[in-house]
Amino acid sequence: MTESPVHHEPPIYRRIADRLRDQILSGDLSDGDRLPGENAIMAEYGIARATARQALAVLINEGLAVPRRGSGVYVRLFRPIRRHGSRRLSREQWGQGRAVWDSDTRGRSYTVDEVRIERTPASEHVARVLDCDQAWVRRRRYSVDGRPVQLAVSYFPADLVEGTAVTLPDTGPGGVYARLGDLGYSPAHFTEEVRARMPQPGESSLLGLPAGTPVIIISRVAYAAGGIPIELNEMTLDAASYVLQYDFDA
Amino acid sequence: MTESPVHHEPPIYRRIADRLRDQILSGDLSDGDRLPGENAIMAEYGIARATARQALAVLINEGLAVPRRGSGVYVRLFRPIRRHGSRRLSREQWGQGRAVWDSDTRGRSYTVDEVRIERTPASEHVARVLDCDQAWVRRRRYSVDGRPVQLAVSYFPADLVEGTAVTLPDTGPGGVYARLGDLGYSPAHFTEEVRARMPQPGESSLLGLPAGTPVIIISRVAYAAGGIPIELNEMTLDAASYVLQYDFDA
DNA sequence: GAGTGGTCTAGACCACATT
DNA sequence: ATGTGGTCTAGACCACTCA
Repeated sequence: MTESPVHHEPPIYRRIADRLRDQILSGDLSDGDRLPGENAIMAEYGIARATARQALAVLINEGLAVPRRGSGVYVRLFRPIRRHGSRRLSREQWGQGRAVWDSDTRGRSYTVDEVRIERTPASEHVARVLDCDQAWVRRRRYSVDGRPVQLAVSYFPADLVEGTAVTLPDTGPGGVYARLGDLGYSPAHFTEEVRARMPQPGESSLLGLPAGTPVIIISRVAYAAGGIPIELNEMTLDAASYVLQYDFDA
Repeated sequence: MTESPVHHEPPIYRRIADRLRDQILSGDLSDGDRLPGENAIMAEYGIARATARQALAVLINEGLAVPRRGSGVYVRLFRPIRRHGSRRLSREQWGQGRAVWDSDTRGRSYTVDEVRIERTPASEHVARVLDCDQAWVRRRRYSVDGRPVQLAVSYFPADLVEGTAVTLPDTGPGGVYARLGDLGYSPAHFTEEVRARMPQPGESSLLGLPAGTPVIIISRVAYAAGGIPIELNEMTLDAASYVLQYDFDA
């Protein structure tokens, strides 16, 4: 028996996807350009519908292309927000009555909606981090230039913030950190945990994410002097809309 | 004409995927368990092959499941490495002859391979960051418990490191940062930019990533005293294998 | 050898967008 | 009205895994 050294070429749909990807990455096809449609690909390569679709699905799942029903498949566009991990939370920010978010958006317009505030029993995870049984929870969604980019959920120890503006939709100048300062619990230290994964359906729809877009999960704990935890903030960011920046010394 | 208020139920493949996702997220199916195969799904729902595949593709592209040829589709397992953004780069680390990586792995075994070192003309981006025309480039791949988890490429100004151990495979105790210290350019400050996106094919194969796994891109610049840039390090991490941690004060 | 996932064909009907 | 992507059927052959 002769062993033929099979070359194992990649399947057709991969080769088509590779070819289109090259055109995108080389700038041959650029932001917003229309890719060849399913019919065009079928004709050009003489293949079946499903195979052409498969090729396009590769690029869509890589986040390089976005399908528009009844119109075509288009090269995706990016313009991330730069989020400064430390500067944005410096004392000067909220000390001067400015919202933390002003630091990120740098002139671009942003809105907050889907705000929900409630008092609930702390989940196991929240109870462990904040060392409390009951928590006030603030949920909201941030949009920049009309596009949703972040979901955020903040937890506060209920005993600490009960009856303060932290439990109200409008937290006043400087936001919740200024209010916590009023209570004698100014944030002194933060830890952020950063993860990335594919979104779950609820996250996808709230953020309006096309397929192939991961989310960045930031879990931040704020501590007052003495290491007292005062806030747990779980953020879900559209990864295509963000660059996180951290500065630190050796 | 009567407008019937169509309810728009999600398509079958979505409903199947949703059902399986629930079982995974609820722990009903847990790490490493086998999902129902294509044939089982076809039979259970009375649908065609392609539709059953489509349902499984959803979970695979969400990073929740991993297909194994000839065997089945399995629930994916996680156990991330915790990477401390600041502690790991403290002066004590490399000052004591310990590699930065020892801080991350905490006892787990790790290996480095695919090492390539060369001197090249600096790309536009590298030239802008490091302010130089020629750069020494160190590429390598890190694996933990036998699985590749990170690709890294470091750039150094060629004039600065020419003829030092920075250009050799073995950089000696304390690694490149200790060597830069020997030259009078100890790292004093770092900035890290963090992004997340879907991997490109080369990254996928070098990291052995299953579909549905994003990568985290960390772009770090090290500065010596006086703000002199001495290293640009571009890292590509398997997002499923990492949690990044950053600590900072208000 | 039986079962599994990977690739592919050749049709079909639908909702939607654009012209 | 035409073309687009979205969903689905009913087959087929292959490479691979596992018992």
